[in-house]
Amino acid sequence: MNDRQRARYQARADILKALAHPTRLFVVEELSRGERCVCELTEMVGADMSTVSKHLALLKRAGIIVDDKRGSQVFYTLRMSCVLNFLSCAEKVLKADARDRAAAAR
Amino acid sequence: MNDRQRARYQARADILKALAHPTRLFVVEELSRGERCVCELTEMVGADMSTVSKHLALLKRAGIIVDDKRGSQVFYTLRMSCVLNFLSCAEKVLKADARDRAAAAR
DNA sequence: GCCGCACTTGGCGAGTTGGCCAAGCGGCCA
DNA sequence: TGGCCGCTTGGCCAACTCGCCAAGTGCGGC
Repeated sequence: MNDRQRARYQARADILKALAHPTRLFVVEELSRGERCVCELTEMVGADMSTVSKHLALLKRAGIIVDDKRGSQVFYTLRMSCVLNFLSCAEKVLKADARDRAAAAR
Repeated sequence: MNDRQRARYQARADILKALAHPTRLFVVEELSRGERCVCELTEMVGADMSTVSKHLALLKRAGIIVDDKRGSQVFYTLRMSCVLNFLSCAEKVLKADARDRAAAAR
């Protein structure tokens, strides 16, 4: 694995890393239903607004969501909706594991 | 977000986290071409064998790959090949970013 | 049995992440 | 213009990650 290759994999890993957090997955799924302001997301997540804001900044830097300032509010929108496909695969992994554990227990 | 929901998102996040590392992405892609033993992967990655072994253990625990001990060697195989779809989406994100940056610079 | 090989595990240091608190910043209304 | 509101940023600490080294395990050949 040379430097060029490593950089390519690093770039992809950064995107996955941006999604690899329960709060951020929740936000992505919620944004898939339409735009939301920080205050709405904060309430849904149930954490400090500063914490949510940092998660949003991270997702934005990764290019997954975009922000739109309107007056004193900031609305976020999902930009790369294909990330939702990740979740269906993750679900498959979980289901396969559950099946295997059940089979092993039997 | 209640505890039950949080657990669901946590489980998904764990799978994404398992993939969110350049070395592990490389391994996954390599295994998509067929089974490989630890020594082969170690050489390709160019890191210590103990390091590679830990990455493999992590991917295995996440349910993404499976191992098959044969004599003194251990061969790993991709179990959830759908994770490859992740990469095509990651690529899309990167392309979109490159395009936007080019547009902004213009 | 014992050595060597392939691999895993434990441990350590350096760097990163995630949460809250507190402070800062910009828009809006009185 | 002063103060509130929505949001972001900086600081801090605890927890986690990643890499290497060293030690341990288990199979196979001599």
